[in-house]
Order: sequence, then C-alpha cells, then structure tokens
Amino acid sequence: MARTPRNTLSPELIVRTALELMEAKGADAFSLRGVAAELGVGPMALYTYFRSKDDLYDAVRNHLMALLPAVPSNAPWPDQVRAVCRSLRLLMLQHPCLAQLLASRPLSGHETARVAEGLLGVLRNAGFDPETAARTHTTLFTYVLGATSWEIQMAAERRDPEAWRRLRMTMESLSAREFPTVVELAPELARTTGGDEQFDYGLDLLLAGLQVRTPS
Amino acid sequence: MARTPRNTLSPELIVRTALELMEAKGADAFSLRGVAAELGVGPMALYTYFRSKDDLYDAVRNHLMALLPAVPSNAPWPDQVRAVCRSLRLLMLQHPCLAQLLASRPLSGHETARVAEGLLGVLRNAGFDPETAARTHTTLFTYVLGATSWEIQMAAERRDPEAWRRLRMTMESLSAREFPTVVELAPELARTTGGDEQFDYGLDLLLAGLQVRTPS
DNA sequence: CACCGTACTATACACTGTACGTTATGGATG
DNA sequence: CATCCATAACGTACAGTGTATAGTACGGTG
Repeated sequence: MARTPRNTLSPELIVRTALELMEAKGADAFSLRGVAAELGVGPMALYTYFRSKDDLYDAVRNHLMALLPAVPSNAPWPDQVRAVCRSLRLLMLQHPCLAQLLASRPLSGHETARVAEGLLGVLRNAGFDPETAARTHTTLFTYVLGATSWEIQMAAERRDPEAWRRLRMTMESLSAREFPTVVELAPELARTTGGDEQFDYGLDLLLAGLQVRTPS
Repeated sequence: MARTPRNTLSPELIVRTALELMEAKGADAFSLRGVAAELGVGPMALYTYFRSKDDLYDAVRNHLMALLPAVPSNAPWPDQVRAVCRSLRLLMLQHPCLAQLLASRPLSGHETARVAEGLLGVLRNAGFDPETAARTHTTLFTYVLGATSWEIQMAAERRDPEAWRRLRMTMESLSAREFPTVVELAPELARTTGGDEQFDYGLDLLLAGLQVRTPS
C-alpha cells in the first residue's frame, strides 16, 4: 500500500507552486501550509528542501530574476541603462510579489549577481570610474525598486474597493485652505501614481543628470 | 476594589507605546498583544481605539510624519527640494520602522498631506506646470523611499552576524570569470550601500536632470 | 439611587512557522 | 533475492498571531 509515495517533490516544483500561490494571493498572504496543501503534502515535507520560509523566498526570487533578459549590446549606453531598468520594472509588474521579495530580503543568489553584472558592465564600458559606476548602479536600482513598488502598491489599492473609497474620502476631506497645492493638483497626482510615462520621467531625470558628468 | 480601572488608555498613549515596541523589535516583529502587554491590558482593549492593526499602523505613521520640519523658505528651490528629501531620509533613519510603514500601507492622513503640500508648493513656486510638479513629486518621493529603505535594509543586514556572514560567502563564491565587473567592483559596491554621500549622489542626479528643464 | 453607555476582560477560533519524534519506502548492498 | 539504512514524508505539538463575540464592572448622567 503506497501510503507515503516518495520523490513526489522537488525544489523546482515547490518553487513553482509557491510562485503561483504568491501571485494569486500576494506575498504576504502566502504560507508554507498553503503551498504544502496545494502539493497534497504535509507542511513539514517542505523542510526537506528548504531550511525555512525565508529560504524558500530567496529561491522564488532567484527563479524570477532568471527571467530577466540580457542587456542589449551594440546600443548607446543610455539606451542600455534604460533597457535594464525597464525590464526589471516590467518583471516586477508581471510578478507583483517580486517587489516584496526584493524589498524584504537581502540580495543574494546567482541570478541577482547576473543582473548587477549587466548594469555595472554597461556603466564601466561607458567610461565611468569604479566608484561612480557603483554609486550609479545603486541609485538606479533603488529608484526602480522604489518607483515600481509604489506603482504596484497604488494599483493594488485601486483594485480594492474599500481601500479606494477611503482614499478618496480622505483626499476630499483635505482642507483647501490648509493644503491648497495638494487639492489643486489632486487630478495630476492621481494620474502620476504609475504608468510607463511616470517611470520614464524619473528615469530620464536620472539619465539627464548622468549625461552631464559623462566621462567621454 | 478597582478591578478594572478605566480611562487608563488613550490613542496617544497606545501610539507611543506601539512606536517604542516597533523601534525596539522592528515593525515586523511588532504585535498587538505585545503593546497590550506593555500597557498591562488585554489585547482586545486596543480595539476600543483602533479598528484593526493596520489602523494602528496608520496612526503611528501619521505620528512620525508630524515630526518632519517645515520647508525652509527664502532659499533657492533646489535647496528647498534637497532639504525636504534629506529630512524625510533622516526621519526614516531615526525611525527605521517608518520605511516599512510607508511601503506597506497606502498614503493617507493629515500629516502625510502636509509633507506633500510642502514639496508640491516648492515645485509650483519654482514655475513647474501642474503635471511636471506632480510627476517630480512622485519621482522624488519614490526615490527617497527606495534609496532609504535599501539603506536601512543593508544596515540591518550588517548588524546581523549570521546574515552578514552568508552575504560575504555568496559574494566571495561568485566566479570572477562569470561576473568580472561585480567581483572587480565589490569594494565600491559595499561602500555605496548607504550613507549621506550615496543618497546625495542620486538626489543630485535627479536635481541636475530637473534643472535642465527649469521653466524660468 | 437607578440607569446606561462604554472601557475593558475573557474566551475562543482559525491561522501561522517550525521543533521534535516516527514511519515506511526505494535504492544500494550482501 | 533478502537485508539494511538513509531519508522523504508524516503526525503531533507549541508558542505565537489578529480578531470575532460575549460578558462585566465602572463612571457620569437622569
């Protein structure tokens, strides 16, 4: 009687299932018991392959980062930088849980290094010295992380009717005497909480500032 | 026998206690039962003043945002922008839980509007049109949020010996053949994970890009 | 003094991650 | 083929979590 079949699990299968659950219910509502149930297995079975929940988190993040395309070669370096930043944003939008995975855990893993290698290589080839290249890399990365996390957050807010109603309420309850500019610019502020245009606006600001100090 | 004394609690007292606990144990490890115990009260007593844990989160965030200083008047607008961004970063560094509070909950509340009013006013007075002012505000805010959250995260990592050791391990295990630039720039990357200089570098990039399209 | 809104308590439920000990199975070995 | 053992998966248990629900006793008001 095959009461406890073996070798039904594998790290890849667990990661895939975890990713599906995270995308369905959000990285917060995700639980080990949930993925174990989905696999038709007890919660403790996962500990054969991952030492902790955070360990599984890291594996999922690495799995997602592997989906990032390579940097396009034979293009001006500002276009290359734009491409790297845009593809990271797109990946985060396609997999909203990635934002939380990137923000809540330290960077580590093979695939993350690959991404850093691509961007750093572009900057070094453009002629930036090591320190400036590193500073620029960190600046670009944190900008993409912050802007896209914010965008995802606001989009999620807009989908939740209760939260969206409360947001409108508090917006409208603001005194036009106390906060004239906020009230005046409310439509523009609502329009600039996300989208390609908003992301590219900030990215272009950074690139424009960067081109001022271009070495060559 | 005063078995159940009344009026021992207040929203302000609860918020202050919650803030202390968050700063001591981090916003993640924070719990309603913890703050209730600290106040010598049952967990459910808090629900008299706050409808949920998230409600208390919002109150704590509002409490912290109230600590932000006003925008300095009579200064060139780039200096004003710098001042606003720097003071938000400083507040986040002084109260690391603020980063998580800002990232995990939608913006709302009186004090948050005050901050937006300050920055938006500066940009409008500088002559930017409504759309550009709104876009710039969002860009600056998300940059500060992303850069400072990252800085806090890395600093916390560095304090945790176990995590720090693992990070060094994975760094050193990277193949110099596969990731030449990452390995070459490892010292610079480690140096640019935070600090005033790194923050100002990105902020100045944004301001430089912004000055290119200054209206006046 | 009687009353009632309310500040607080007690209990309970459905969860969570994971430490510990047990069982049974598939592949390697004699 | 028979045996053995490392290990994959199990079950149980514990210390937590947020919060729904119901009950209790106090302080100000009639």
